[in-house]
Amino acid sequence: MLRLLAENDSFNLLAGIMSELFLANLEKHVHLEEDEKKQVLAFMHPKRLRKRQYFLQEGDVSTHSAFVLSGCIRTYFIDRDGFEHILQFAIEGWWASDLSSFVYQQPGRLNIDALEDSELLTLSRTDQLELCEKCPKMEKYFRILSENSLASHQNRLLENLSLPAKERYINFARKYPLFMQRLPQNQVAAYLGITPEFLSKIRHQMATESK
Amino acid sequence: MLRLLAENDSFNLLAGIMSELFLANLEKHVHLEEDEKKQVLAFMHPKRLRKRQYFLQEGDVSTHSAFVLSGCIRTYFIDRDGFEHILQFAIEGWWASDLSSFVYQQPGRLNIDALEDSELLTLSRTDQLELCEKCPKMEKYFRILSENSLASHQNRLLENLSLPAKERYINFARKYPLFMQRLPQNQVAAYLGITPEFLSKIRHQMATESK
DNA sequence: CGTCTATTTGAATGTACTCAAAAGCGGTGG
DNA sequence: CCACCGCTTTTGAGTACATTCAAATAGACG
Repeated sequence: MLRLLAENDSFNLLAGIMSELFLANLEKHVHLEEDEKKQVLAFMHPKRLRKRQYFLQEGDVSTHSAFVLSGCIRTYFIDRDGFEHILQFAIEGWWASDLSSFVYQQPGRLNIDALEDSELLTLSRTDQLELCEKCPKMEKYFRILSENSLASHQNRLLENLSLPAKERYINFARKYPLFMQRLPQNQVAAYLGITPEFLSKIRHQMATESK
Repeated sequence: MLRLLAENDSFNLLAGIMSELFLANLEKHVHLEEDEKKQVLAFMHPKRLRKRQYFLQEGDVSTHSAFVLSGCIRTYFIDRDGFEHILQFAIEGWWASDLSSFVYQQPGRLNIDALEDSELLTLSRTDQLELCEKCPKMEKYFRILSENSLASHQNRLLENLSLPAKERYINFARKYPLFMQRLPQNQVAAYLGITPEFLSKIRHQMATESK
């Protein structure tokens, strides 16, 4: 019990420090006054996930979005044959949610869970909207986030439509070297839209032909 | 010359009437006062496209977004083998742009052209941002647009990752019956990410097995 | 009507998947 | 510290979904 409290304390302390990361992310897009920062932070709730722990499960309403302070989480979809398809990985500095469930506040089809022990700052949809009403800069911030996310989704869709698996893999490795370092290969395969077996063969092929 | 003027006049008149469609779209998401509506409309520029005419070409900076009043336009990408991949169709009531080029104001890889004679209302990025500054409701409107668009892109990505071509076709037909009616089959194929030949075979198969 | 483009059809091919089994690797408990 | 268990990765043979290429047919438009 004592240990548990100590853990929580240190986490709250940590969250305080780490929320610098969140504020830095905000400031990349909008300039906030000190009191505005405090106001925004007041809406953010720290949350901890252990590896393999769900943040959101299929069928749930995505009440909260998550900003990752540390660790790594993934947003994915399970098709009717039981295969996982990963929409997004999120490490330090990334947001994650089941966007359509979050926006429309209806049960969604996506799962979000932790690939590593992770620390999050979460924000509920109602708080987000309130924040947007109160503070136009935050409306702007979320508009920019959506725009950026949309641009990268478009790009990914184009790659999926126009490139074979091998080149999608090469692009992924080049674009997200940090992800490559810490993700197991089968997770990368689930992101690229191929089987782990096939990714293994692609890598084998690349290794042999580069000799 | 007289005819040309007459045509332009009638278009301006038409644009005046048709912009009702645009205002209705705005009001679906935010509530505007009369003077705000006028202010917004002042930023929108009518533009006409003939069938096959470009609105945007690969390599250009997407200075303007387009809201479609009538007709049909498509946003697409040409891969290095010369194949077209369609990101989005836009008919009456839809927006279209090369979003990443528009947002970052850098040369883009997408083309936009008209599949039918079309009437548009266009909005420049600078005007959009000015509008957002002046009028928080418009910031909200564009945030909502981005959110919606993002949600549907996510959905499409999931379908592409998890479903075979036949089912993607069935879903498309169910989701966008209006598009099915007016689009040539090869355009639908370019949207679904398959060859026109294969789409033809899918349709043949569906026709024979439903007997 | 003739031309140009879109659609259909068929045979051969290729990319990626399935299934099965082996090898590698990491964590956990004895 | 080593042995074992579960999970990830590799490897191989057979298969399936989708493409390529070619040619015939159908439709649209001037």
